[in-house]
Amino acid sequence: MAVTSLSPLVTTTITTSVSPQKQPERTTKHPSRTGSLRFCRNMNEAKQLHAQIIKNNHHSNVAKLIAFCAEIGTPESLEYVKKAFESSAVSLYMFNSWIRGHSGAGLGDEAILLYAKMVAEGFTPDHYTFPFTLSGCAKVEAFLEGVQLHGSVVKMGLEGDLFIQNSLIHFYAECGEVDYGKKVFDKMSERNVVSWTSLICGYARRDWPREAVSLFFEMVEAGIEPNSVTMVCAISACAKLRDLDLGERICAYIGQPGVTVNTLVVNALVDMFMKCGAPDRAKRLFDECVEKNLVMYNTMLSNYVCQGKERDALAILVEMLRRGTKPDRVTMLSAVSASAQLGDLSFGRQCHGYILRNGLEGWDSVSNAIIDMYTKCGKQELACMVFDGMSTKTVVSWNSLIAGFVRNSDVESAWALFNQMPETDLVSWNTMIGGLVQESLFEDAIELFRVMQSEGITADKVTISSVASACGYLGALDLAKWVYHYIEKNEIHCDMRLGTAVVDMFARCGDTETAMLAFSRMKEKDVSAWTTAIGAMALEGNGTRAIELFNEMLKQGMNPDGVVFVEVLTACSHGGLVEQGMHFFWSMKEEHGISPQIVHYGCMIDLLGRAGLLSEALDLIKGMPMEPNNVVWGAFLAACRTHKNDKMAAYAADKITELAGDRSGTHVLLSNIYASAGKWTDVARVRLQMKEKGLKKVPGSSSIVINGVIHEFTSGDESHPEMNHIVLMLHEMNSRIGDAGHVPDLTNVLLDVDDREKEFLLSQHSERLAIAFGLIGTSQGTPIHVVKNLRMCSDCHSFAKLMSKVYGRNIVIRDNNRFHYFLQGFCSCNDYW
DNA sequence: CTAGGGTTAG
Repeated sequence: MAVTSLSPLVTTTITTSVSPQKQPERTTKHPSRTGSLRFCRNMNEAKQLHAQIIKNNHHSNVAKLIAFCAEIGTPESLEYVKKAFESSAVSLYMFNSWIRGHSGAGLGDEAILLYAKMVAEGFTPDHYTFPFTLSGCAKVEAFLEGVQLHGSVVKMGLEGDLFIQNSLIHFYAECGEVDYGKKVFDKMSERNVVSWTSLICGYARRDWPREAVSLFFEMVEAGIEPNSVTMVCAISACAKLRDLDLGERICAYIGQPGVTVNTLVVNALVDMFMKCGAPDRAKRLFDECVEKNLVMYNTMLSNYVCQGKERDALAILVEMLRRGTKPDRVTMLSAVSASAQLGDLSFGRQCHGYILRNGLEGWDSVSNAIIDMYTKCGKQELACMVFDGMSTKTVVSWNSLIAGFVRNSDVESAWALFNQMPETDLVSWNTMIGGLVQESLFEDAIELFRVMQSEGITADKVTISSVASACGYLGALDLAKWVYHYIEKNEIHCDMRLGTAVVDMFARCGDTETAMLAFSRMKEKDVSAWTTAIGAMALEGNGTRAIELFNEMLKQGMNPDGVVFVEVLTACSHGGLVEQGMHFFWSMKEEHGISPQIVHYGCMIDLLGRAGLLSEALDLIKGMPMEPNNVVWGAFLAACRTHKNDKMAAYAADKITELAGDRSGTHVLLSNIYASAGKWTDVARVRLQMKEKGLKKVPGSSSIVINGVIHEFTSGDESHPEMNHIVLMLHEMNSRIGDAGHVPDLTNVLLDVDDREKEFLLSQHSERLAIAFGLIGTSQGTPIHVVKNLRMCSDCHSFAKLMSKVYGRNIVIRDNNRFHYFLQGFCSCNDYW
């Protein structure tokens, strides 16, 4: 028996071996419909039949043939039917059929043209014409034409026709105007299942799934019995809502005696269970299904792939092939995506080959998935080849290829492609802006964001997350406030990732208060959100508050990870909390089962070194379970310098030289850790460090924002338009600070030049240029905010201290380590810069 | 001759 009745007792599982009928319960749909045409299975048979129809002069059958051929929708069948149409005497009936054929084949525009032609030839549309034409309008979302048809319906007094009303509901819903559909529905004196179903489906497909489900139950209460179509709509609405409880309620209805289901309902159920977090239920239903069709396999596959369960997906694919079900484009789409996610090039290649051999490539989404797969498997050249071979490239194709270049850190190629794009969408902009941020090109990222604004494109949470990172890195507080405002004004959904990015942004701009406010406003906080808040405290050297936050996080039942400990230890170090830092370091393994990684050792060396415990630091280095890298030795070296221990400093410098050729990839590892925690600014910083290592040296660069404009200075760079003023100001600064007793610390210049030259080089350090420009460009009393990409040198540090005293200005410098608040000759870091 | 349905890339 084809139709299955679900057990009323077990509503949560469909216990009967579900063998859905092959044919849906209504048999009037699709080509094989009426008359002799029922037996036509392909064009050849239709042609033979046509010859017979012509010979016997059965004109009414020509209309049926027309509808049949049009519905096949191939170029050949359409050409054929056109000839048949033109060689026959036309009638209203024939026009109706042909319109219906085109609508059925999805050729709505043709259907609309035919309607116009029919009216022009003097035929009056009837109660068949309208549903057919409206269905075509719905397919191509031809809103204006549909509304005109509605007008004609009213004029002709056909408003009360049930079929027309139902078609109108469907049409309005498909055009995204479900409210109009609801109006038609409300006015109906008589409604049938299709009326209800059309409205339910309209809500379900147009982002009002909750309304769809409540309408379903309203319908049941009104005593109208839902059929398979209704159930499919209601179930897919639950899937959209990811609401298992509602899904269960519909399932309970379906489980009632007498209710029958078909394949489509079972497929919808499988999909719903998969999407509502009950994959086991879905799998059981799937396994119980004796005759699985292609869509059911595809449903399981695509859901597994979406949820990152590639292994389960592969098992389904294998079962499907073993049972002799031939994969189609949808199947291959999932298979290719799976190989992309697995980074499995050989499987990806096999899929690509299968697609080519079986002629499944002619679908944009398949080619795009292949491009994505090759870029993710590190074969950008192959991706480019597929891209070049595509006859119609969609925005997604371009976007995938650009994302591939970004992944390879090749922003130049990405940028070149971006500029060639015939049209862009939000994702294109997001990919490009994100790519620039990833490559530390923060100003370019913000500039591109401004271009995007001027083109009238509204950003989303992805855009703003990137912009927030760039903004935070540049320390551009005004822009940060603007971004915050932008989020509220445009009601951008602030998820955990964006929320975290905002906290980080304000923290890096030195506005701790707003950062913490934004943090407290976050509805949900995960470990990386807490990490960011703790990091904010570390940035300003507030170790005590950082520890409080960490304890609060533990109290709320969060499990700390390695990343949060980096921030906690850093905060202890910046706050000079040696004992607490030691405690947290040991508690990592003892209390939380996290083995300290090399970065944690780096933090500890920093912590001990800062406190002058140099031999303790050295002991810790020697006891490390892994080889110390140059970050560890670097921290130690800095400590030796601060505490003027030249012997140990030389030792550390030797070690660093030994490691010069180090390509151990610890940076990549660190970058990945940060990336997985969503800390994009840190990812960018690590990438910068990698560059620093790969090239000889990253030039020191400082930026300052004045009147919303970012001014960037690199040491010795004289390209700034105000350079004359700046040079004068530098002279004045040098003499006034010199008078105040500043003696340049020439050990900060690592070049073999004479002392005069060293002094000159120091005076050219980028932060001094930025401070000089800040003095010129702002009024007395305004704090000067400077952001530096590298760690400040000790000479600039003492210079800045004196500047704050002599000029009576608050100076804030954020280097790549922390904030330094210079006030009245003192610095918030207590001279451990 | 009538209307409504399940899987689909960045």
